[in-house]
Amino acid sequence: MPRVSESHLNARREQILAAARICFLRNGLHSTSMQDLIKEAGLSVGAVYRYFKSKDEIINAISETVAGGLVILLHEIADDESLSLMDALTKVIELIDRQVAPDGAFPMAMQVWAEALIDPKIGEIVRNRYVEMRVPFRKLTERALARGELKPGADPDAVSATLFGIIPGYALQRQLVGFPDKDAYLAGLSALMTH
Amino acid sequence: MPRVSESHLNARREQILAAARICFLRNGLHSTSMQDLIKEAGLSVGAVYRYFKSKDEIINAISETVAGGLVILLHEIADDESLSLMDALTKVIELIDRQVAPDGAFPMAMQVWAEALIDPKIGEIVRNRYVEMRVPFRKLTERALARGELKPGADPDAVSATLFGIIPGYALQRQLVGFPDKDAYLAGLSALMTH
DNA sequence: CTGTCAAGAACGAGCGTTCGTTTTAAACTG
DNA sequence: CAGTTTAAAACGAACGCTCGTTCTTGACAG
Repeated sequence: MPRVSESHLNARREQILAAARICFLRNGLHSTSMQDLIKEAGLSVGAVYRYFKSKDEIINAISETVAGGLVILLHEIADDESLSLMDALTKVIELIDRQVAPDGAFPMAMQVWAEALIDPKIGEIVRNRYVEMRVPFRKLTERALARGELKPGADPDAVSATLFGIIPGYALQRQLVGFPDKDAYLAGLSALMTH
Repeated sequence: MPRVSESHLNARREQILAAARICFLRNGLHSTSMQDLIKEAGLSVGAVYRYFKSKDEIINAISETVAGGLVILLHEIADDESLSLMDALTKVIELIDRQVAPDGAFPMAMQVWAEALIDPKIGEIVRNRYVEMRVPFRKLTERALARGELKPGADPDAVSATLFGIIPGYALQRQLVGFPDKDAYLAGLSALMTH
């Protein structure tokens, strides 16, 4: 199929990335062979190598996109001024809970994090994503401070970092051991914050 | 060296595991070849395969031991009744901070976690370790409740799970992006808990 | 025709592991 | 306490296989 439309090219690219995600979740980044991935995509070797010039490039592309949707959703929560701090955190936990599933972002994210410690390029991608993700928590913190929902004079940077920690704090436990569920975690959080 | 002492055998085993840890931290679990690991240990192929019958067995052995030291140290903190809840949490964060370094347990733990999602055997090891690690947090929670340092009537399971979340909440940020440092995180934690 | 895209056979490198051989220190012997 | 035996421990060449990638070939829309 020569001189094909641009949307076709993008679709092919996405088809390869979708297959890669499936394989990476099933077998991990490095135990997935190009042949696995190619078979999953239903394409030929040559086709895949037309769109990505190496396996590393595929891993990079996936690392770039793994947290993209999450950032947007976090902003939506942070921008809803009708929510109290605790209500917003509840929505955050509910959001994270949805990511802790084979079709959520979290299992893939864990693969990427492990890789980030090994491959500096992935490390930088992860750092950049983190910076983006902290913004909504900063917003949340500032509003809570202004409303007197937090101890007056508290350092917004420190508090938002600690609030951000709720994400890995909950998700890692939930993903790796199944416990606690979101209601228990929220109950614990509420107990800590309201004494 | 035939009919060699048991301590010699253990030393050899540990020598191999130490080399494996170095390699796994440098290149990851699956990008480390047996030959890398064997070279790092300064042994021959045959020697290594006398002590471990496969690469998987080495990865399993390392997964088993990655959190061992940490559990003991957490218990020491939890057993010190002279500490207030916040003081104990401060010591926990200081402990975790020491694990976020090439010679600490955390970078290896992250590799193991990623593997836990792929390999059910590793998954079970991680789950078992988690159960052990939650015990000191449960102790901490119960004492804090008895002392009135927490909201009366709060569910101890829920609170201890949330407190446990401090570990990944802090460590993951610190490991992957460098920020926040322990003082900032503790300041944020304190601000959340003392309003 | 022409230029783009897809196909898949082929390639060298490196993988995890096996196994026949050599080395070595403890155990046995007188 | 020396000489000999013995079997555990260590060695490393070799194996079959799979890896990521390249490249030649053919198909087809413009």
